[in-house]
Amino acid sequence: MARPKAFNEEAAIDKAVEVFWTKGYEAASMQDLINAMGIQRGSLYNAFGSKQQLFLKSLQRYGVVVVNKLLEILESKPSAIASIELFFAQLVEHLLTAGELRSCLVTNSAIERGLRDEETKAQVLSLLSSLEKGFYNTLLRAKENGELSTEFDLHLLAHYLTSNMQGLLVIGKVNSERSVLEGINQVTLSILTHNSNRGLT
Amino acid sequence: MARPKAFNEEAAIDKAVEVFWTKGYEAASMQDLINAMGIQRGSLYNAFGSKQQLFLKSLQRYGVVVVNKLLEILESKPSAIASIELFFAQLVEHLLTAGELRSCLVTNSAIERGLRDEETKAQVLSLLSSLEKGFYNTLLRAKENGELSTEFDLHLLAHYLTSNMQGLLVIGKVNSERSVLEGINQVTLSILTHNSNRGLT
DNA sequence: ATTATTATTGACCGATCGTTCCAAAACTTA
DNA sequence: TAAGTTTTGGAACGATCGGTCAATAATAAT
Repeated sequence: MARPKAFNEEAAIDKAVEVFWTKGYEAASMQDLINAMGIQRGSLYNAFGSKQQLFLKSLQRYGVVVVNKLLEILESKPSAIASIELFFAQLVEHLLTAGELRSCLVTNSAIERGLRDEETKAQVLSLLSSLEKGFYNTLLRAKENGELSTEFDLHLLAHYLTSNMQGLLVIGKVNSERSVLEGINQVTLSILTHNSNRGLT
Repeated sequence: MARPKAFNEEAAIDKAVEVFWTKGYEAASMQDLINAMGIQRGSLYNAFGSKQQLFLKSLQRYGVVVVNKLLEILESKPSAIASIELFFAQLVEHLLTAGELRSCLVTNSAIERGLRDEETKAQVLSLLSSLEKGFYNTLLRAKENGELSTEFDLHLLAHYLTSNMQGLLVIGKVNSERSVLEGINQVTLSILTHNSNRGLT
């Protein structure tokens, strides 16, 4: 009953995600987005309303694509602990190879928009919560597998892992030394295995 | 031999720090800075050159004032471990009470400017390094005091604490639940005391 | 074929961006 | 007091910002 869209909305959002991911919210101009998404100004506003709304959609899409892919890692191995170790190892690989996509849109959004926009803050909290739930479920699996001491407060540990993940992403934004990033992970995760090589030598 | 400056340069920079700290680099306009610093456009450019240079000076000043004050906490108590615990407790207090100054200019700069400006990146690395050195010295003191097992790699632990600090600051930007932030610290620091209440119950 | 509805296009909007410039003002030295 | 030097104030710059709009195009339903 009307003219159909000439562009794939999801593909366009994926391009917007890349722009916000690399430039951040403020530094990404509508012109940048128009160029990357390959649609015209009017179409963009017609489809998405405003920069702010496009950003929220991009953040949501980032959650569906990137965060969910990360969460899959936590279920990728029979050993729950090994899955968590792989998760953090993959973060390091990302930081060392992703170029200008280094770091994480969730982290960036928390820092740049967390205090300025309630909707963004809510979405960031939701994404952090899904990460924390992923950790929690994996820790539960570890406990059931007998890989983890029964005395841990798993919710606390899950928050701890989520926070550590964010810290690693901040450090990795300016420090590209593999040994440093892997060293941090080593200490972080030593708490799970609590053999005496925490902090190592 | 010439007209003297009508404003205190250091006081003006302190105001600029507040603006960048609150708004970030991109969202802080020169007009914002002019208003906050209480000087005119021409004077600002005459004294500081450009937004970028003013930002770098602000970041440096932040290091001198805020980061150094943080580092002092690490030497505030006879017990090195207690000093580190106080350090992280103070971070939580800051996050819960600082309002729009919540979070940390170092974190913000790493995220927003780390990939886009080499000078900022270098300054961030330098500030992170001074934090890490502070942790290292305190851990060394702990070891000498007999508060810490001798088997730890202190450099690794110092990097770990620096990363954890950054993670906490990211989480604290969107999550204001004291129990969550304190819980993260509890797990983070349990590694130092390595009694069995890591992760607690 | 006509009508209704929506998408596209690109010119255009006022506001604001960071920056420049210069006359006027204020001070020191001679 | 005159000369020399730097700061100040604020008008002005071109560029870009996010956003709007009306004409046009494309489709589906009648």
